Amino acid sequence: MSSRSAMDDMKKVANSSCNDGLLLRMGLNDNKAGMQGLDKEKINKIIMEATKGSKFYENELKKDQQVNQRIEKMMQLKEKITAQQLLKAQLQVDKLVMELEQSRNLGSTIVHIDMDAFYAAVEMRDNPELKEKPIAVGSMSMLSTSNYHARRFGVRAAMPGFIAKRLCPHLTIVPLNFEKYGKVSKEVREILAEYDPNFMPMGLDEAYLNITEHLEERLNWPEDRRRFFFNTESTTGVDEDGMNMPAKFNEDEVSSSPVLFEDNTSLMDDDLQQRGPSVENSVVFGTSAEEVVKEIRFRIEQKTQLTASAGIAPNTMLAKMCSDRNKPNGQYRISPERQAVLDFLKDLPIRKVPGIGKVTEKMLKALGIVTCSELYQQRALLSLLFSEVSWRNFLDISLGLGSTHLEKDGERKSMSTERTFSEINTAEDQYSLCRELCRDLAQELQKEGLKGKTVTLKLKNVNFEVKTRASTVLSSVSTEEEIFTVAKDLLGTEIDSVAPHPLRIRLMGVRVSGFLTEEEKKYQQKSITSFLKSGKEIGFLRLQTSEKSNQEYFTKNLEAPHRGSFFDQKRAARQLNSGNISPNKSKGKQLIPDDKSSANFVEETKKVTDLQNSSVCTVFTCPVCFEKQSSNSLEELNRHIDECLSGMCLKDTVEISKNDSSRENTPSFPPQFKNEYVDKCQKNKTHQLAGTDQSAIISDSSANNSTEKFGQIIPDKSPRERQPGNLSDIARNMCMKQCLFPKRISEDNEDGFDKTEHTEGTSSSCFFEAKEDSVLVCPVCNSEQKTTNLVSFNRHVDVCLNKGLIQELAEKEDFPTKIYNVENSNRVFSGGLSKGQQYTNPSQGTKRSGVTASQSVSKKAKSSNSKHTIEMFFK
DNA sequence: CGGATCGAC
DNA sequence: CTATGTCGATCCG
Repeated sequence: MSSRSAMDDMKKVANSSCNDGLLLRMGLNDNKAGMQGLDKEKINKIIMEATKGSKFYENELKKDQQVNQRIEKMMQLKEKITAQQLLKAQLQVDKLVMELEQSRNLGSTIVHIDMDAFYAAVEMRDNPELKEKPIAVGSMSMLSTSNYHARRFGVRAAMPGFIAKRLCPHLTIVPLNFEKYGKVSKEVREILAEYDPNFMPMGLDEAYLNITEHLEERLNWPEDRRRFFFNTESTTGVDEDGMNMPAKFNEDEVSSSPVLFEDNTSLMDDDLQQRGPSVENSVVFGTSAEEVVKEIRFRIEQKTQLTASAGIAPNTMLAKMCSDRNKPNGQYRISPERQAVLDFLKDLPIRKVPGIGKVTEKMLKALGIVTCSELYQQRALLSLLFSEVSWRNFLDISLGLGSTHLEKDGERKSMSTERTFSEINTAEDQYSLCRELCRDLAQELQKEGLKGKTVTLKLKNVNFEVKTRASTVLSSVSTEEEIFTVAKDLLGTEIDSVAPHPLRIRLMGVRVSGFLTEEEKKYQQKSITSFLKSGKEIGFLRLQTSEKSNQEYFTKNLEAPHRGSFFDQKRAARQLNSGNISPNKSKGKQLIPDDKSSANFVEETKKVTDLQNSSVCTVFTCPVCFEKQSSNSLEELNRHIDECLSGMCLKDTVEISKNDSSRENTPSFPPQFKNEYVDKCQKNKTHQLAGTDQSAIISDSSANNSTEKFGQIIPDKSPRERQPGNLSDIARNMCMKQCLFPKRISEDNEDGFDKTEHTEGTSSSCFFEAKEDSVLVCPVCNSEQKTTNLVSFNRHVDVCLNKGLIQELAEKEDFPTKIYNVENSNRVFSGGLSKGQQYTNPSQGTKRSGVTASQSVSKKAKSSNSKHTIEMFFK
């Protein structure tokens, strides 16, 4: 039972204006040691007193009401269900049940290992002073876990320390020490790996193993291979520091005893006797699954002096529930027979099922469902009240179905970081905090080489109300600046929304999701490769700024006819190919490459290389003005392009503004250009559905054009982002040529590339912000892009361009696939996941929690540090 | 897609 | 004296 459910009980008490008093004091009940404890009512009363009236509690009540409303809605729905509908559903569901039953697989042996009160156990092991005391690990704000002694007082994981103190004034609260837990965890994992090299850790203190293979091999093992020795050192209780250690902590119902295992199912004294003639101080384990797991637990305890509980079952869901059965320091097995599974589930409360939490439990309870067999009985009804995914999951649960193998790490879907702190209410602090979060997140993203398209800002105000605001940009972000650019926008909107009141928050988080698919990554890789070569390998590259190794330049010329714009060509190519285009089978594949143009590209590129190598005068097509240029050197060509660009800049300024041309740094839109722009937009109108095809030339651009507003276009500044972006640069400049884009203004940015580092501060003026809710029309795909800033709009354009161009390139087989980092050309970015990373397991039953050990460690450590830094804001 | 919600540890 | 976390997934509109 968690503190949350204690809280729920309290709500009931409060809501029914219940009596207080009546506090049974029991202490001596089932507790041989005479250990003091509190009964449930008393616990609830104390929790209530501590919590009542707090903002937190108010919010809990509110959330509760929302759940109640959901339930009410569901009940109304239920009322409308006719007998006939139900019957039909019953038939359909039962058909599915038959299928599921047929596919039932009892052939695997899955083990779930769960360390008992892990953090607390480690702390007690390492500090004998704590041995007999009630302790919890965490802080005054939040506890991670407690030992079994403290649990008698109702002190549990996820309970704030200050409340725990009221429940148990003698409680010792030990601060978290993730490094230590990580070490111990590693020791345990080393053992587990021997039984299943592909075992699946779930956090620091849990793991799934598939021991099916091990069991087979083990049958042929000689006894000696199954013999393990008692570690006399650890059982006499001396650890490295020479401190006296108890072999186990034990404050539980189970009396402490010197036997190996205390639970009913594991080794007993006579059990040990039966193990036959044994070498002194050793024990031999059998070949059954139970024996294997006993062996594992034995070895864990010998090695770490910590106990673990375990479950053995034909699938992960059942194994997990089994490990809970004889906790602590026990194990349980469901034998691989259908009936055994069903017996196990029969009276099992649904809440015990992984994946069914507080809310689901309550909803099902409203339908009279508490146990798994009731869940099965109501399968028809559930199929009418819940989503497909939900009720099918319910069905799997009630049949005892789950994953029978440990799935490979899936791909991570998002990454985030968040922090709780004492109230922050000034915009300045909020922005700098936001930046800090972005920085941390960017670091983590970079570790895994991930870039995402959606940035989500999460805020929790001082009333514990949580808000999330998301914005998806069309080119992936990964650096601090990129993320912050989007996040600060979202934050600004929120600050504005409560103005003139300050935004009073106690938590802020930033998340990036919408990672590139493997497909998209490939394209990126290829594009990077083709456009970025490091060091001497410079093919057709030019140093953007001499100081920086930020080499980038146009590596692609577009084929003639040079008269048409890039977009015209694009459109033409598309039309040409439209016959072959199968309607978007999958995202990011919309564009069939134009063989002709890509062939042409390769040719041109070759010319470039030739130029480089032979210094023969060659003719190029300038990507800006589309004039043929003959030159002897790259320098000369570059100079031409520079001139071209700077010439463009002046005359190609475009801005469509509302009436507020006075907005600083936002030049007003010359009427003639405006007309041209609008014309352009209108010409391109079609009936194609916007959004269904990124690269569609066509889309409806009618809405709100008159309120459009452009600001400065600035390319993304991050080198990493820039690498694949050369095409975009070309295209952007082409856009300028087309007078579709506003001009960039800053003199620092004459060539359109931001050379300056972003500096601290929230008002970095590296780009202009469009008025909120601007709708810009992408000159590539002509679709309307709602945006609050130009950076995101630029990204969209980048993507549009990249999609078309990169895919052309991708078709060329001989494209190298290595990726070079400009900043460090030794490093190769690979899209692959490294070991120990998060993943999503799509199959039922096994859902891995988000973070690896090390991530958790660093994040939590950061979290506590940051609290201080934040508090310093207020002095 | 964006936002809220759920569940896990 | 105060004081209730952090992550990823999924569902719903």
